[in-house]
Amino acid sequence: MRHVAQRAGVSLKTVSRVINEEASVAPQTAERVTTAIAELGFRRNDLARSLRQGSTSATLGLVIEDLTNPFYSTIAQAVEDASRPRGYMLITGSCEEDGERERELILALLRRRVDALLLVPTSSENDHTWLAREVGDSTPVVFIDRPPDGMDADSVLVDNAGGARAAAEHLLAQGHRRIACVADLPSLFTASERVAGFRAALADAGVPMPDERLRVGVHGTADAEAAVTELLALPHPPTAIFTGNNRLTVGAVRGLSAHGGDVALVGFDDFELADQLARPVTVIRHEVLRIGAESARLAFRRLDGFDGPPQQIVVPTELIPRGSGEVQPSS
Amino acid sequence: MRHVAQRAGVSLKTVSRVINEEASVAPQTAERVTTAIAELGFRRNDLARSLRQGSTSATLGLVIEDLTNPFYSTIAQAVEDASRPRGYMLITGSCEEDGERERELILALLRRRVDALLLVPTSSENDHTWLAREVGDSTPVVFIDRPPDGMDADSVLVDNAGGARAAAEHLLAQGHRRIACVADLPSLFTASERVAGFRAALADAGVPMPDERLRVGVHGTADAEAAVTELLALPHPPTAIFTGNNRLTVGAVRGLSAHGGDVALVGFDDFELADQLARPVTVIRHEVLRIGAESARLAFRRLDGFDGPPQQIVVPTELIPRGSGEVQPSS
DNA sequence: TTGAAAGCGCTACCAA
DNA sequence: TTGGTAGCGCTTTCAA
Repeated sequence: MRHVAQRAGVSLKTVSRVINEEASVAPQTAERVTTAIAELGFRRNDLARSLRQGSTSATLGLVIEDLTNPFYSTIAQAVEDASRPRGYMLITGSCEEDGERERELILALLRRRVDALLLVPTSSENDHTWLAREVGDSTPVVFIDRPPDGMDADSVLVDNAGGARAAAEHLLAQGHRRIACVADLPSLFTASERVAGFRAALADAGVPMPDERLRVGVHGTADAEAAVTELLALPHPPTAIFTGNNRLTVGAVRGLSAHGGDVALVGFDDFELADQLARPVTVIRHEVLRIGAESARLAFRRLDGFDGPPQQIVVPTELIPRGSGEVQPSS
Repeated sequence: MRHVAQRAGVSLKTVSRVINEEASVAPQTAERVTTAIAELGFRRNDLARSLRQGSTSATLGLVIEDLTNPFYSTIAQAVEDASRPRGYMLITGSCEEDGERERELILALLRRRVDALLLVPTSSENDHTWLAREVGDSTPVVFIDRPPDGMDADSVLVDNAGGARAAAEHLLAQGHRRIACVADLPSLFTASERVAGFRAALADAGVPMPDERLRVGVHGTADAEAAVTELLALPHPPTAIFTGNNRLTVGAVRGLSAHGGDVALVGFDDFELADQLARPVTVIRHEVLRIGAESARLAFRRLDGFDGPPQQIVVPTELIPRGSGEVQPSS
């Protein structure tokens, strides 16, 4: 910038004014500066700009589990879409369910002075009291998919219990009475909420849910496939299965297709090609893009100065019948 | 940091030394500084650090088409995985096939002084002469999935022609002679390469490929579904179809499943659940994670000082038979 | 309309 | 082992 000023024969400040399109620069002067910029291939250093301007770096930090899971990459896309029109960029980090890594990622983002932090907290370490201490109220934090624990913050959740209840009621309505539930680690908020909603619906209908049909702590597709296989081998196998998330549903699809029977299946989370499988899968759908969009909205609202109490947004769910959930009980 | 120095009763420089774990600080002094840091909740400002240190911001910039496409999000994940151990973070931007947006994203990343730029160039504007001017040889650039045009740079490509040729030869081996090809916009490097490889294989076998069976410029799943539907309505419909990428394959699956016939299908790119569809899909697979990993490797090699000529890495492909590609011609 | 000087938070360099 | 000073590239403040 100094070079530009020299070449244009003006002061640093004038160059700054031209770059930032401030008013009150004589057209002639501006012209000279613009020419010098072009000739020198000058490009503003946004790092220095951020430093001088104080807090804002026009950057959002997003911490998720894993970009290869469509659920998270869709959220990332939605947050980015909301950031672009405001001139913000997005730094993304995956912590892959490792609490320590999450912590390091967050600290790295804060050191880079991101303006806000969007966070899918790891299941392993829910307590974010330390984060509250770290950020004080200087950096807005939004919790995604799981509620804040140990601190006050905005959050965007899915209607986990409601969706799971809808799944249960749907299967009950088909006449199923031996219904199994395959869910992720109980430490995972979404998993426990969904199990709770599911069980509540069965209880309301007076339908028992013995332990042998409740498989919690199942993690990943391979594990889910194994769990389903075991369920089918029970003396009184379930006539219907509910799976608690998209990964588990994929595993169940594999397990059921290997088995060849006609066990009903309803899965939480929609996924591409669910309707094109050998047995199209009935799912509990929710708008993932909206989760990301709402998260970004909450963050920007804080950046715009809003200082009200933390808000919690709950994204609704919807049951999409595709066949696998409409199978009648066979025995 | 000044406050920390005051509280610990030492100089700025000493605090800096402690933070950066430089040697030559008396344990006692370090202790006092550490305590002060903890008490004040001090956190280093990496923006200022980067500014002072000159070029490096410990950040990589990644520009892709669209995070919701598993192909790109997998690349992003791989690049991030390679960055973490070196302490680099990743800023990702999606340009969604818009050349102008790509340009703006790249400029924004350069203004933030990313250390290297990893880029899936848009199909619409291949010429990156302007980029060569912008970066000079200060910022390494790696082109992903499509070769550099208008500048010298490292690149990581897939063996497009070879994979497409393998698909064609596989279908020919099943006895197919009326084979259709559904491909993306010809301006897309990968699309034209795959079409070329496919046609070359048919030509080598003396099998004709009339225009009516060559559908280029097909973009997205809906468009692909329509194209397949039209192909099936031809007076002499194809007995086999090759689709040029994962999106087109998904569309073709829908088109074929609505049709109900037994037309063979081979798709370029593997995708989850391809083996669980009503008709498991034979695909040309390649290691997407490796594409991202190699890209990061090339970038870091430049950052480590390597100054040799641009390198081009070609990731191999492999045909995975799953059923849809092994259907015999029906007529 | 333009410029000079100070300073954002940090590290490099040299001196003690 | 420790400290002082200068300066990264920009913007802010105030003065001309």
